Amino acid sequence: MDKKYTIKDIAKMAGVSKGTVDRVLHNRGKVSPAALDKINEVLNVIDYEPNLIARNLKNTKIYRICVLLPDPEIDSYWLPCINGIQEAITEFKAYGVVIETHYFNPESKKSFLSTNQTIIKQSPDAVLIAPLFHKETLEIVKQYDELEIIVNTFNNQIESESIKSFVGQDLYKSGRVAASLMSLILTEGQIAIIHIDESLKNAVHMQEKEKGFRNYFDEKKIADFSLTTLKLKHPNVETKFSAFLEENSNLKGIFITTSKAYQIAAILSSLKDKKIALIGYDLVEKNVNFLNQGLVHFLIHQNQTRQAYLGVSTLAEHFLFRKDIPETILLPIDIINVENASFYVS
Amino acid sequence: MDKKYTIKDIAKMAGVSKGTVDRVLHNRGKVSPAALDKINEVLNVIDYEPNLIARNLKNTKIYRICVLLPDPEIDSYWLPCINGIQEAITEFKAYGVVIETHYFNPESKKSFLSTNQTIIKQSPDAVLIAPLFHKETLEIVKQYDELEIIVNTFNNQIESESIKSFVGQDLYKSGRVAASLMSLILTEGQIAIIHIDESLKNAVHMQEKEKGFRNYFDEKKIADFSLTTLKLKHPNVETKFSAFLEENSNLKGIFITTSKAYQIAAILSSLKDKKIALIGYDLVEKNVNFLNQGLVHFLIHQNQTRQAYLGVSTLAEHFLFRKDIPETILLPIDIINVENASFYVS
DNA sequence: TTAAATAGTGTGTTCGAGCACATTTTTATT
DNA sequence: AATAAAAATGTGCTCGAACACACTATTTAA
Repeated sequence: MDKKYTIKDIAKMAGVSKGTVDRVLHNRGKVSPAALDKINEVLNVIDYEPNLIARNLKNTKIYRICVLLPDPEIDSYWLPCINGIQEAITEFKAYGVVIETHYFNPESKKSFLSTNQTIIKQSPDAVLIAPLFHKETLEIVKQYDELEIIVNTFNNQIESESIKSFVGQDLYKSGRVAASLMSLILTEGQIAIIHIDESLKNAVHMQEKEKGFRNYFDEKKIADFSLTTLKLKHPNVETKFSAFLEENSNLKGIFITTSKAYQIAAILSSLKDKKIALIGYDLVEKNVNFLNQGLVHFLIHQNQTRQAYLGVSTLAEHFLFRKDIPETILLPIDIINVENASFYVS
Repeated sequence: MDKKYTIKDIAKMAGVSKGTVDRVLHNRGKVSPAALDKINEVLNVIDYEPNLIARNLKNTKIYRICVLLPDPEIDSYWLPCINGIQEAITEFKAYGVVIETHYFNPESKKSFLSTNQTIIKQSPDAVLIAPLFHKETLEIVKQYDELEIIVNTFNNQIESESIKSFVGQDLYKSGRVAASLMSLILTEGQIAIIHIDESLKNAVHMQEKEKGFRNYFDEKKIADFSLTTLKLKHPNVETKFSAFLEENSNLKGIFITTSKAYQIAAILSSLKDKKIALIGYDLVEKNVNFLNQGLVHFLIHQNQTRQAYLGVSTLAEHFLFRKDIPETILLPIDIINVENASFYVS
């Protein structure tokens, strides 16, 4: 019933040689109608699926996949990606898939462009990139397209005909999730939406989250809340935020659209009397620490590990097993609090 | 650097034949100290990893894995497992792994035992079972052990030396997660912990969740809450619960320890004025409907699909790639509300 | 000293798909 | 009818690990 049929089996059943069966299976032509009929008849009865192991054994071609992401030493947000990539390396090594990771400086468009040139020199079969810069990405994607190199993206979504796939999260909806949690903690008062980033590369990213967050409160028509947006940048996060705090004594909640919630939590921890609800992103160590201390109430898990893994593995499986590359893979928006955090940190 | 070495490569480098290399790699003896030294020298320099594809191609052995779980037609809780198992079937079919699913009647210990006998007759290499009945499980596990059939379990944890692995959730902690969410929705009042089940097979299951739930409130020392436990069983869920509602007018929240939250939600939906917080388990369709209607506030996702998939895949990978079977795999306790539910329902 | 036993080594085959190439059969052309 | 051309079909090798088996060299027992 579930017997595994081989080409040889089919050949015997149809009374032809395996070469003829092979030609039929691959539409290589040079087959008489009589033989074609006989073989098709057999194929209709049995359920033939080629043995992928044997197929890949013969295949001596080495598939090259390059991954391009910001240097995790500059922005630790990207650190988990390494694990996801490593996982894929281990899994597909045996099949002759070589995966190379390249880093660029997230502060520098030039670095992004030049690293892409380095990758092109490697002439990979596919690339997976974190497209931080919109215009520059479109530029280099065109180059990859001309060289027939498949381009996948993750984390940041960019629209382009030449991009085969995107792995990431629905940021708008994740903003809504944050808002739904915030409205559970608070009943009224002022809520600040804070964008903290070393540089402002992630503008679109953060705005989508803000839109979703605001939309939730708009929709619910809860007039008891007032929402304020605040942008903070590296050297003067503390001074600016402290000033903001003093000016807004009715502040009850903060939604931080990046993984830097710990910076705000650190400042709040020194103010004993303040009870402010904090919701942020990502299970970076410092965030989890503040979660355990009770200063951060919820974190939304963006699961970069899995983003990177899926980005690479869909490519590898495309080459090896001829699987389709899904256009978009949206990862679930995991809600993390102090009680379930330990199950998500790998 | 990342070159893939074959046995032939090693043989050439060490100046011996591939047969000798093979004997060294598998400790099959019959190798002179001189040859051993030469080969070990080469092995220390290069990083040899056998090609798993080639290894499994030769291996014509068919591995049999039987999965035993309650009939999803009797209890739809188990329905998602089928998808997880199907996924594993597809993935490992090419490697000669045959996976068979067997159902038993969750109401009947006799059915559990007899289905196990049917499985034993198939003489599988391993089984994955949902051990609903404690005593009976220990009994049949002993039989499997004598026949050298590997036993894995999922969903329900049972302690036994002969059980190699468990895939599931930390139920105690999931109770705590539920409590943490409940204490966010409510500030005071009475909370009911309701155990609903067709039969009372899952006693331990439900109790663990209750313990965690209660422990959270005990720990937080919030005196404003009072917790009551209620057990409901099939024919008279509605009547009993209605009576309970009338007697307890201060009821503010309900924690349902099984996947039957929709039964309570349905009753509550007819009572317009009541505003009761509802937290339950599992993304069964009816639960998600009430989540979308706003009658259920949170669901905890037990991810049976993945439980079943992992239970089988660890076994398959053990046979095929000689991977270790992890003793316990605890799946994350996913928190679901109306905003992120769509990403979890497959 | 010779036969038998054992240690050590190498060769050859298998798994299934895929493809190059050799061989046979059919059709077209003069 | 003879020959060339084209079409159809079959054979045989490859990939890498695994293992059976054959073979040589050395040791042991009679």
